[in-house]
This record gives sequence, C-alpha cells and structure tokens, in this order.
Amino acid sequence: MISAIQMEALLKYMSSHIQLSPEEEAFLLSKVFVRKYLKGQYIVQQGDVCKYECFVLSGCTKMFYVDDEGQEHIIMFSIEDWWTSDMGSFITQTPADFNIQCLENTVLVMFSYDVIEELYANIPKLERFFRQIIERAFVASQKRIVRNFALTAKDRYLYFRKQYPKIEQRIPQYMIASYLGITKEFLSKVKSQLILEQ
Amino acid sequence: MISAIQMEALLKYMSSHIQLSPEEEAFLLSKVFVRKYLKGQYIVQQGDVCKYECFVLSGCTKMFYVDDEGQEHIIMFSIEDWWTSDMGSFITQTPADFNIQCLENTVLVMFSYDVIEELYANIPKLERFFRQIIERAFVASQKRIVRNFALTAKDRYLYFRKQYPKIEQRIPQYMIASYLGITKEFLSKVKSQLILEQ
DNA sequence: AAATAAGGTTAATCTAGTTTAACATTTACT
DNA sequence: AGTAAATGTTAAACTAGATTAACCTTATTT
Repeated sequence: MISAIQMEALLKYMSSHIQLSPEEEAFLLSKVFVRKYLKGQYIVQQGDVCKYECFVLSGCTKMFYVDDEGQEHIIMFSIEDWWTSDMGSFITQTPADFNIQCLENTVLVMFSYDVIEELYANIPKLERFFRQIIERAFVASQKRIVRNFALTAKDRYLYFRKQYPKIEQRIPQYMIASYLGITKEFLSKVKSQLILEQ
Repeated sequence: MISAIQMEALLKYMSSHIQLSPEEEAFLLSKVFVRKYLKGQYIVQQGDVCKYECFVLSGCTKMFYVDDEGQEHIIMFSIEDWWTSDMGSFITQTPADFNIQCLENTVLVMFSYDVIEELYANIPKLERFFRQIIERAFVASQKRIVRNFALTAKDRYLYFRKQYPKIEQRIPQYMIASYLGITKEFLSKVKSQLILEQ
C-alpha cells in the first residue's frame, strides 16, 4: 500500500511540523495508502464527492472551477509536500464544486474522511497539526483576495513569480494566467512589457 | 469580566456546535473577558500585533487593508455570532497587515493567544471546534476568490445581497462596493440598472 | 430650522484588461 | 525526420469598470 521510501517522505514532512511517537507513526501509516495518477487524470471531478485529502509525494496538480461559459478558473496548484482536496466537499461529504487534475504523473498519500476522523480521535497532536495547516491556508487565501483587489495584473504576476518560482517553471503560461485571473494574451503582453523595462 | 447574559449568549452559540460539560463551560468562561468598543474605534490596527480572537456578541466590524495609494479594501464584515481577528497576525504574533474597526458600538468576547492555547490543551473538543470553523472560513474564502474571477460585478453584488441580507441593511453602500472590489460609483450604476430591469 | 457632514447619484472621459483572429514556436508522437 | 497538437505571441477593436467632478439626499448637530 505504501512503500518504505514513500513512508519516509511522509514522516519526514510530518516530523518537520510535529513530533509523533513510533506507535503514532505506525498507526498513521497503517491507515493511509498511496495512489498514482497519470498526467491528465482527475483526482476529483466537479459533482463528485471528494473522498480524500491528498498529500503530494511527487508530481503536480491544479484545482479549478469551470464556470457557466465553460471557462476554467484555477484556484491553486499543489506540488511536493503540499495537500490537495476540495475541502468544501470533503468536510461536508457533498458534491464538489471544483476539479482536481494532474499536470504531471503524480503520487499521492490518500487520507479518507473516516481515517482523518480516526486519526484526530486517536492522535490529538494531528488535529492540532491540521488546524495549523488550515489556519495558514486560510490566511494565504485572504491575502490573495486582497492582492487581487489591490494589485494590477502585472504586480500579481511579479508576486507569483517571486513567491512560487518552482511552480512557474513547471506549468504552462496559460494556466498561470488563469490562476492570476487574467487571459493568456494579457499575461503574454505583461511579460513582454517586463522584458522591455529591464 | 463577563455578565450572566453575555455568558449565556456565548454558551448558546457554543452549544449549537459542540457539547461542553458544565466544568468545561466554567473553565472557558473563567479565561475570557468582554470588551466594549464604540463605533469608529479600532480593535486591531495595521502594524500592531493582533492579540485576541474576538467573538462578536453584538455590533458590527469591518476588516480591511489600506494599500500604498491609501485605498481601503474590505476583506470581511463580522456581526453577532461571528468571529473577528487578523488571523495571520494572531497565529504568528507578528504585526498585522489588516485593520479591524467597529461600524457600530460593538461588544466582544476576547480570547487571548495564551488562553486559546490553554483551552486547546485542556478541552480537545474546542480545538476540534475551532478547526471546523476555520475549515469553513477557508472554504468560503476560496469560493470568494472564484466568484471574483468568474462573476461580473453585478452578479457578485446579487450574490452578496442574497447571502448576507442582514449585513446589507446595516452597512453603507460604499463599504459594500469595497467588499465587492468595485467603486461606489459603479455599484450605484449596477443598482440603478437592476431597478430598471425588473 | 439652519448648517454641516456623511452617504449616494449621474454623466463624461478614460484605461486595464478582454476578445478575436492570425500567426509563430515548441513539444510529443509515428 | 516529419507531422500534429499544444503552447505562446502580436495587434486591432472592444468593454467592464475606474476616475473625476458636480450635484443630490439623508442624518446629525447646534
């Protein structure tokens, strides 16, 4: 279900945030499993219930919403050592508003709803850990709302490039445009202006 | 520090989400205090450390960011039975990016950083409760990002009006415009178009 | 009741970003 | 290597929403 190398990667991530006893680590590992997806495959589709919170061991995903006009709006990317799920769907176990799709071949550790609840019940430290992760994600989300209001497209792009240099390398430009809330054509224009400036 | 009526209001809210024993309730109440603010007063100012998570017993607040041009961007409003704090500042105990100001005379139950930690340590149910609150806030924040991308100003306004009819009544229109990410002039135009339509 | 301040409206002008469409470049596949 | 598909660029025409500025309406204060 989960190889020694994968276990190690997950525990290494965990231990950089909380200290688990060997028993707690073993308990955690006994409850989760690993799943591999190919580039292009969907982890969650709009309308399905999101059954897992997924920890990314390797690869890259995008979470996005498709609006009434069929336009895609990218909410977030996830790479190694980050999480992905439609949390709204997961916590209520109702149909998802968002899609999650792999932009590369991707390996995930899958935490089901019941497993998460069991882990919270048995290892209070883990509930604390997840609370803190979500707190940070919420803060980041609020700050993104403000940036979208207060900054121009150019400054949002510069911020993204500075904040997520690793992600920019791996992802087609038209998806970055979608994440920034602008068209690919306009991002292209912004980039050519930036080149002229320096 | 906290009156019987105020205690009752806080416990009523709590009990609609979690079940606390009388001892746990008493412990909680012994750790918090109530503070009253007048209309216009600041609970948190950009640059200060946010020392409390505040539960709103009565009144109304706005949280906002002031950008380099001096423009105000409203992130959220809080009314009765909701929480307010600059969570980014609170969880790291570093200077706040945002301001929180009272739009009416406001009565708050104040949870300091140390008290929150103590409550988490002594009442695991409370940590669970706060985790769930933040999960929901995060989901709402992500959905707001998507709405800001996918909807026109008019549709964002209609959504706001439908979702928060009570808040709309209490708040000047120019602040709703700021929350929606548009100018007061444009919101005025949107509203007059809506009147013509029906 | 007048005066002031705070909030809201209207309209003309302007601009950041969109749309459309044609073309260029890179990547992946046989 | 050659072709198709995916990604990126450029430029002209357009639009949602911003800006400016003048005016109107409603509360609040004296």
